[in-house]
Amino acid sequence: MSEEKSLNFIEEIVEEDLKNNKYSRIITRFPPEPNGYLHLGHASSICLNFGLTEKYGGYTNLRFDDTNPVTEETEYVESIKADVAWLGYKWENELYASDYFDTLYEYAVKLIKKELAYVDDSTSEEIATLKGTPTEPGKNSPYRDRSVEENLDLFDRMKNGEFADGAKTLRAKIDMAHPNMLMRDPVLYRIKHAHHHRTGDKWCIYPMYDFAHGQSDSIEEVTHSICTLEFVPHRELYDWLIERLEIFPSRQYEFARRNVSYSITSKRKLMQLVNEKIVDGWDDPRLTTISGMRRRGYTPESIRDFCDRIGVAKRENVVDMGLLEFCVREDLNKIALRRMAVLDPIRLVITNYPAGQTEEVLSENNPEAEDNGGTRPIPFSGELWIEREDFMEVPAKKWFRLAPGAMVRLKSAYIVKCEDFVKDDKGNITEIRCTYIPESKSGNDTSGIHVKGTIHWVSVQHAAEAEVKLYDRLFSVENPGEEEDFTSYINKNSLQVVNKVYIEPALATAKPGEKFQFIRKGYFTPDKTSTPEKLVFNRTATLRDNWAKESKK
RNA sequence: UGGCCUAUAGUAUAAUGGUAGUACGACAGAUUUUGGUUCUGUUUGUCUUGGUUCGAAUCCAGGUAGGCCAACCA
Repeated sequence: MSEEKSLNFIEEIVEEDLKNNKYSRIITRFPPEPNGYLHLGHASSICLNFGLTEKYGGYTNLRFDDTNPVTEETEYVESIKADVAWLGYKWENELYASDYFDTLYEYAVKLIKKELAYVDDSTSEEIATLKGTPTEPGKNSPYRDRSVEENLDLFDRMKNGEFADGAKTLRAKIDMAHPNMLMRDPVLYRIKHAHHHRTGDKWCIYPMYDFAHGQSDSIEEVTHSICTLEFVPHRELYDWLIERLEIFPSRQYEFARRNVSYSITSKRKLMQLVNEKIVDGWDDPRLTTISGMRRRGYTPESIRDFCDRIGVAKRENVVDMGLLEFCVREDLNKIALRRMAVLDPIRLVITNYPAGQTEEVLSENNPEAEDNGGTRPIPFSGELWIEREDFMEVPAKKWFRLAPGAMVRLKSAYIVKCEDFVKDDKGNITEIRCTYIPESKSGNDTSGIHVKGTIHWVSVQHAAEAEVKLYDRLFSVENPGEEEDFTSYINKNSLQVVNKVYIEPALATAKPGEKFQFIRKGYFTPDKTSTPEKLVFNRTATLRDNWAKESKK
């Protein structure tokens, strides 16, 4: 019935493995290092890893790759858990590479006993020098041939804290002439007298990524260990270690990390923006961090849909930011409550509306919902705020909003005709004067008049006020990550604060998390700082605007 | 001057030796009490040169282009 969606290359591998009974169920893991907040790139990985086990049966662990105590913090652990949960995924186990430090130590001892690892006294510089280059083979370390007993003793003393940071390392004994640089006796353990966010001061030696990640996968019996392309060369070492250690054979598969235009997904660079206060924290709504997007008003559904649409492959890519916007609009269109708000107000006076009179009009909450989402009353009166840009003194071609003599529908209320307008000394228009057509009220319009334009409005005496933040892309270039000084390509207009916006009364009780469409203006959500006393709305996305395109012609 | 990975419309991704398709974008039109939504239509592509084959985006070889690898980071 429904068209079978084609499989990505990882799904093909999984289906093949399941078909051949290599596994009865699959296990994946999402392995963030707790040294920063999650971003859109992580979302891709999360959707892939969790999506796979949801689809094929099995489970996914959340495993923190916390092998470097100097950069990792509990704050990040908490934010990562919150973000994964918000995206809608449930991990089977919450695990930490540091849970395995004892086992990892045993593994290292086993390697030493098999004469496959040795303690090296070389300095960092010496190791680098002896490593050679991609085009020249390396040379053996003078400490490479120590006896098993000596290595065992030295490694034990490393663990006991007898040596200073950097004084010694444990290295795998592989091949210093190997064409793969990672196989030239990679460092397995290094000394760091540092406080670990979980193990405290128990350890002063910490395993390197290559001696922790694959081993953790294996301990958890992860069947498909999915990572990004830059780890391709690590796979040879990953397999070598698992084979020599004779442990569960997890397998690593690599896919291309997803890049999105006009955004940055490098924890180092994100950290810089945060630390230099170029943005308002990790959850600045202009950032494509998960928390930033949440604050901006993105839904988890829209992010998952985006990840699904961009797919999984192995080639370099830069996905158009426009697709992300499409995804969020598509979701918000279905769920956002329609409200009226005037961002750049100009007064409209209805000269034939009885002075002092007020009435209520009804407006649908969401025309996309089954029953229009129900209706709400909106107070109407003879003095309204309308959008300044909805009036043109000299109308453009194909203009069908307000202009002298032109008629337009006030959304959910009456048709009005512009009779006059008022200018101040400087020539700024300060007021638009209209007459309304009493028989044209929405719902029982007997006027027989059809107008092409409909505009939004807010009654002056009933209006509430709010602050609105309009966002644009944070960077002025498509690929900021490629620039040597990416901070000089910040879009100066990426944040525009509109201090005083008039909103209809129904918006006065809006709370963070709620989603609105300000009719004709875009999708908005209350900021986390919004209070009933001071409402603050973030614009999640604009609406598509065909008039803007038309008017540029 | 080494090893590894990759190459399909503007972007992303399918086609698994047999009609190059989908989505976003762009363009045109219809509908519309949001110039929104929805609907219809149009446009643009297999990096290159050879080879294998009845038939190649797909397999093979050479080239070209891009990326990754020389942290006691992950």
